[in-house]
Amino acid sequence: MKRKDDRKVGQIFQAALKLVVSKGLSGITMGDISKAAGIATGTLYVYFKSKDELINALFAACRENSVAHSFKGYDPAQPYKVGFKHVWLNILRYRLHNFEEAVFMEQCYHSPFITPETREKASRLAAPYNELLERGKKEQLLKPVDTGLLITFLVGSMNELVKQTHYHGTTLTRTRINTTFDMCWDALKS
Amino acid sequence: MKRKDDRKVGQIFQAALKLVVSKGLSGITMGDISKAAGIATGTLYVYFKSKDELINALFAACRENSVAHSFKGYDPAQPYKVGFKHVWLNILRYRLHNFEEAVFMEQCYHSPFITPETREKASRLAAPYNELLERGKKEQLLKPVDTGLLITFLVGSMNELVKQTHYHGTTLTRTRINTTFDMCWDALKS
Amino acid sequence: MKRKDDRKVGQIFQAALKLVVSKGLSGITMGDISKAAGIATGTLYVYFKSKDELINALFAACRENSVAHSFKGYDPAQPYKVGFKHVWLNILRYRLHNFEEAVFMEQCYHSPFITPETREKASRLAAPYNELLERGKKEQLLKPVDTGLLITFLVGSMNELVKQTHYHGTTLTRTRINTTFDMCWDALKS
Amino acid sequence: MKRKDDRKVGQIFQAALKLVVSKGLSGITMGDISKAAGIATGTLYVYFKSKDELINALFAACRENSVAHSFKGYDPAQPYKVGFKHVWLNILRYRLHNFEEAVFMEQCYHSPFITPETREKASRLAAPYNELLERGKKEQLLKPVDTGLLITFLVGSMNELVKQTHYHGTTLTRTRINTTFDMCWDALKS
DNA sequence: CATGAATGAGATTTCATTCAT
DNA sequence: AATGAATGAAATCTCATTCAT
Repeated sequence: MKRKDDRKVGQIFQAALKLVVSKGLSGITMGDISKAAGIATGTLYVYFKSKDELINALFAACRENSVAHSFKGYDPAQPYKVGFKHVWLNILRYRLHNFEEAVFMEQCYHSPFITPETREKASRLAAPYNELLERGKKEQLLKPVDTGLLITFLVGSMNELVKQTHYHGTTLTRTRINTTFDMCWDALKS
Repeated sequence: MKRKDDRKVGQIFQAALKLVVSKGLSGITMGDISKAAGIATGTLYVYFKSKDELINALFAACRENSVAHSFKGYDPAQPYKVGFKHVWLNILRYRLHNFEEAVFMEQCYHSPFITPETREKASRLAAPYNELLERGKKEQLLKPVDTGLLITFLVGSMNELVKQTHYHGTTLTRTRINTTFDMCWDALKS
Repeated sequence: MKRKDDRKVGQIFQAALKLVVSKGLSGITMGDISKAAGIATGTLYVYFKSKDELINALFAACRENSVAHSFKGYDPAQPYKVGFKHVWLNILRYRLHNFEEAVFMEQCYHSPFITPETREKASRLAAPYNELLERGKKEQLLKPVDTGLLITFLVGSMNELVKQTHYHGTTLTRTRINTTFDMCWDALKS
Repeated sequence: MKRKDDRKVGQIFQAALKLVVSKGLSGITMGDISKAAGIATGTLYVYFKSKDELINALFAACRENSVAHSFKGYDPAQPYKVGFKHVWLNILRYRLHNFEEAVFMEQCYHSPFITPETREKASRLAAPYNELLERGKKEQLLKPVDTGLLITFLVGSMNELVKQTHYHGTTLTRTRINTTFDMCWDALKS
């Protein structure tokens, strides 16, 4: 992706995300995206040389954004559970406020659009999460099981919670958030 | 005359599911499906009057299948946790053995294919799960929180576990299964 | 066309005619025809070996019917104008009561369905009309112009009259009929 | 950017008309039209969003053209019969030179293509003809009968004449034209 | 004979991409 | 760089015809 006008790339990404939520990854066309972004179809090709590249770039951008936000304000000096909850809340908030990204990522998971390279690049970004959970196990606060399994639980429950919240219009009160966190913690704690 | 062959619908469904896993929902065409099902493209239209209808029918069938399997062998007379684990294992096994269906369902969720009617029909099938969790709350074995939240944990963690297992080729040993069940139970138990 | 069941051929013809009026010659399919005739699609091919043959057979049948009715009750011994009006009325009545046939014939005129053979067979049936007009010229009652031109006038005005009557729901009173006949006669009379 | 070329619509219309004459309305395909117009099939959809819309637009255009030509050079100040013959000749000439349009219109009449809106729009354009005949009745030159009936004769005889001329290769000599006009006038005059 | 499911060629339509302006 | 008309390959869908029952 070239660097002609970064605002335009943002418009394109926003347009694509909105469309994926409403029409699904399989339903969006370059025409739709350009229209929603307020530019001409041909202009898309100034920024991305194909639909594939556009989707991959968006996937990578979402992933980076998401990880970056997760650890904002995380202070390793704090007690483990405090830091863990901080990250957990970061993730929750990020996904709720950027629901479109979450949907897009899920749709991408089984699509032929995402290349192995992009996929691998994404999984490399998971390192900080691994470290966080390893630390918990080292401090004997988390169950001494495979880290992958712990992440699975963390991610899976979070994903579903965000979807539920979004679709059923449940407002996430402080109490509900705490309840949910407690459930997650109960699952992971040793 | 040639009689409409009921097995043919099954072949079509199998073909479509296989293709969604390998090429994504956006990648499958009626031509691909018919070829994979070993019939002529036109024949698809004998059974479904459009691609839309085919996808909706498959979606509904998957959902029904899945629910039906979940409660196979479930005996309400047994102690709660025993029955709960039985259902949990049913779901896990079903999803692992029918991974294609899970992928398909996920891809469908945000697609323009699934009509509101299909969606509603699907959600009506969730009733048995609700009842199972309500019973747990009544027996004071599960946390006295919103049933939706309990299901969220159940489903979310399971989904992610299945995906992980499938993609990372982890073999689900008896131990690993029990560990995972314990995490789930810990999250839900009061 | 074979002779399996003449009533069935009639049903097929009726169905085809009805459909041509409502959907046009270009809009009818063998499926439509069979459904409207209350038989299976395959059965059509017992009676006609192709769609082309069906259309041609129907065309020929309509044409024969129409000519046969035109001269019913015509008595050459009567004075010319009386006989002429008799035929004119026959044609008018026939077309009004068999409007579907008229529409079908018109649609066929410029269609590639009708083969040259069918077309020629049809024009051979025009002989009686020619004779009728020749006689009028011989008796010096009609204008001494090309017979084709006279027929053109006769047919053209009749066609349009029938369409008008049918579509605008005008009821053809005896007076209106007489007025119309007079106009036609005025055009042709010497 | 490439500018939409207004002549392209004309090319498309010409191509469609030519094809309807040679293959009938049921025989033309979007592929044929585009090929005959010298453009890619997809380009047709830049100008018309479906085959239906193309046919309707062509129908409307033909109708407008035809009416516009009919009154070219008509001067209400001239004696009635002179003006009437002028219009009559205009129509005749137009139909002979634009035979394809006439065929197309006829085929369209009973086709599922033409929408009620298009049909109504077309009939509204008949007003000038009505006025012309009303004037003739007011001047007591035409029979005091329903205007619709007068138009019926005018149009019906003309249509058939044009068809005859076209198909039987009769050359329309000045004499033949005058003869025909006289027949028409005799039919209508009081 | 009658049936209607099955076929596949061909029709309509879509859409990623290119290109002239 | 930006535009959107033009393209044509590929997708969806239709339908005359065949064929197994």
